[in-house]
Amino acid sequence: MKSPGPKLASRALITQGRVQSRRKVTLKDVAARLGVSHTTVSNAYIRPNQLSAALRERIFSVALELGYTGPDPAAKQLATGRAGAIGFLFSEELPYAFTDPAIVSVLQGVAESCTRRASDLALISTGDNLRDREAPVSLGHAAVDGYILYSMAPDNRCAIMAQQQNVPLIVIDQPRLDNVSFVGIDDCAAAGQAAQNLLDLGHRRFGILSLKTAHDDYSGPLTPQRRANIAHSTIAMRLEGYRSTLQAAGIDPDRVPCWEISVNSEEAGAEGARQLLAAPERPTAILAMSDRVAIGAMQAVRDAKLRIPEDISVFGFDDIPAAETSGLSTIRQPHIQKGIEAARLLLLKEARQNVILDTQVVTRASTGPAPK
Amino acid sequence: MKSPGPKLASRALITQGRVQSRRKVTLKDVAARLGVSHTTVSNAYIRPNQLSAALRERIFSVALELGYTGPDPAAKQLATGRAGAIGFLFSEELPYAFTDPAIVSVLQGVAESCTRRASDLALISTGDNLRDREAPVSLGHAAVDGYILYSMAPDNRCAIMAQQQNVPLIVIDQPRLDNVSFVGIDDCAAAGQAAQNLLDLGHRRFGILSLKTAHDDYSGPLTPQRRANIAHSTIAMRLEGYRSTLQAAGIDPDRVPCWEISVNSEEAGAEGARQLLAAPERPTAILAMSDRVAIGAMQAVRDAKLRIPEDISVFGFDDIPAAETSGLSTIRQPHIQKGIEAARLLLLKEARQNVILDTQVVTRASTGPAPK
DNA sequence: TTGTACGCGTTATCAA
DNA sequence: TTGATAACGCGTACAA
Repeated sequence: MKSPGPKLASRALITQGRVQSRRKVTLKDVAARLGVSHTTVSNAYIRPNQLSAALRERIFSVALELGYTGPDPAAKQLATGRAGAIGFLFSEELPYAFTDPAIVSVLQGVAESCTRRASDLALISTGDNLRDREAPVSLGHAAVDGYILYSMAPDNRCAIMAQQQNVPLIVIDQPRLDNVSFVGIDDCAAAGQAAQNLLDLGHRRFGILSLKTAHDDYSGPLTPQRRANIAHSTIAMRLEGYRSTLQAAGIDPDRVPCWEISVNSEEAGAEGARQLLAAPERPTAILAMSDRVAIGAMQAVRDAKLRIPEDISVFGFDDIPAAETSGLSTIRQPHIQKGIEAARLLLLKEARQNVILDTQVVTRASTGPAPK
Repeated sequence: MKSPGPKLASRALITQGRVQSRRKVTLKDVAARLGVSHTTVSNAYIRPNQLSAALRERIFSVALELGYTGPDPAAKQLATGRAGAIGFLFSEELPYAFTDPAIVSVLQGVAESCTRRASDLALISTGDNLRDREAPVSLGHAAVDGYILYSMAPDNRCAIMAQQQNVPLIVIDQPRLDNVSFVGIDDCAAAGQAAQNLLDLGHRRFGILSLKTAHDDYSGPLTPQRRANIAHSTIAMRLEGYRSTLQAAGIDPDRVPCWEISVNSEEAGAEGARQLLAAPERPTAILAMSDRVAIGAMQAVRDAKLRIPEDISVFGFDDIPAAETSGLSTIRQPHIQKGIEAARLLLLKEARQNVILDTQVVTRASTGPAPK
């Protein structure tokens, strides 16, 4: 590299017997080629009015010729402190974000706000990270200006670390944090409406399908002990909504069978429903904490040669797109809006605030009057 | 900052009359606090066996106390040249990635490979970027180790720039690039199978619903001129597959009505179907280039009081989840596998290769014997 | 096992 | 309008 001279960018250097990919083209190369300082080249990209239009043109044309594709993002970020991207943090495995219709909708909303604000979006999976206590947790490798924490357990170490770090934070659904903006719904009231809707239809024998309450992979009856130690507040709130509403109607919630499933999927919902149906006093109404679980439950009910809603009513939670095609009665929550609001709050650096969005009861063919 | 001394991380500095958010905690702060060099702290994170376990423990505990959350990603990347993330580049608006079931599935596959290789995933929308020719295009702000180009037009400036840059690249679907690995399907053969399937059912009068062929927002009959200048090779291939198969069966493809729609959506598919149905010789079979379009078309057919498949057969392309619930016959392509393969090739830095995945004809209730 | 010195590519400050 | 110089935070030979 002693005499650079005119050099085409598409060349690879052969050095010391092995092919070495060419050195990255930098600001400096462009500057050297033109005989100007590298500051001037930088200005050409960032402050167009700090130099003559003619020079700017020449700079861009040389850049093109040399294969310079603009300031290196990492270097730029190191110098400015800004990343131009936000991180979406969640505790499931990465692919899950594209499997669960509810998250996909939230992400759609986040993406809308990102587009409007010219920000990129990085998806970061943290995992449960409760084991490996010794390994220092990192918030992914991603360089971002702030994080959206999506429905994470309060004891998730990444969530804790995110708070320690001095970056902007927004929480969706959970956990509730001091000094951190929150976007969510009133889970307790919404679940209560679901239960009330079935009560109004005359149902008295209920079964509940709960989502996971702890970090184990437990699947089985929700014991009182487990109920007292629910890690996710949304789950706790929904359960509380179901129970208090039933109790107000004179039903002892402790005698309502409740099956906890370890993963939010149709299969798990079907399994849970089979368990509830096998109870001595078969329920006439099933309250499920998610639509996916509810849809699985519907399938299990039909497989058991029972009719919906004549024999059994099923009520979901979420109103994902599949709920409509399945004819599932459910609680609609504004997933997209959640994402829009969260990203907006984050990107606009709004002051701390709680945004509680409205939910809505949606009745379809999966619920009907209690039998007999 | 003359005498740092013991300083709590949760303090904010008040300087020159205004609140200034505290300086970021760095490796150096942790090192200074312990009286060791910053290299040692760095080693604690990167090379655990380069220092005593006891010291490592002390370092982590001081880090926790000071609120140090690990090496700054930007600085780390600048120093190592690695980002720990890959970029997924596509030309629609960012939210579209969560709207289109096909992309969502591809992303699920990408995410699976990312998880396995401990890489993050950044979504980057480039837009059509054909206007604004003067503004220097950038590949988003994201700092990534490589890009997956998803179904982009060959003349997309970001795609061109990505090639100039010296970063690893993988293309899904299009464009075919020299020296760049490719993951996709045989669109021509697959489309041909769709057409053949309908021919075998006795159909002779066809209508085609084409996806957009150019960068305008044109919606209308696909003129011969437009057909000769299709920007997206997948579209061109599918059309060629339809046409050549029909021609081989003695049908003049130039006389087969073909309606081009500008956006891949159910609504646009419905509108296109209405146009085809209004033709003097109403088709008995509609070939749609995507399931979303096909599902919209099915709705339009039913709205026109025509029966599926007795009066009209509809054949889709993609086999998205909704195709099954809609009973749509279609071409199944392995979306998830596409993503898995592309990310795997990228992360493993495999040598250039073409991966052509298998497709499959899936017949459901939307197709049947030709009427009469 | 620990520390010194330098480089990574850019932006920002300030003087020319 | 342009250019020299100093950060930005970290990784890593190399030396101690």
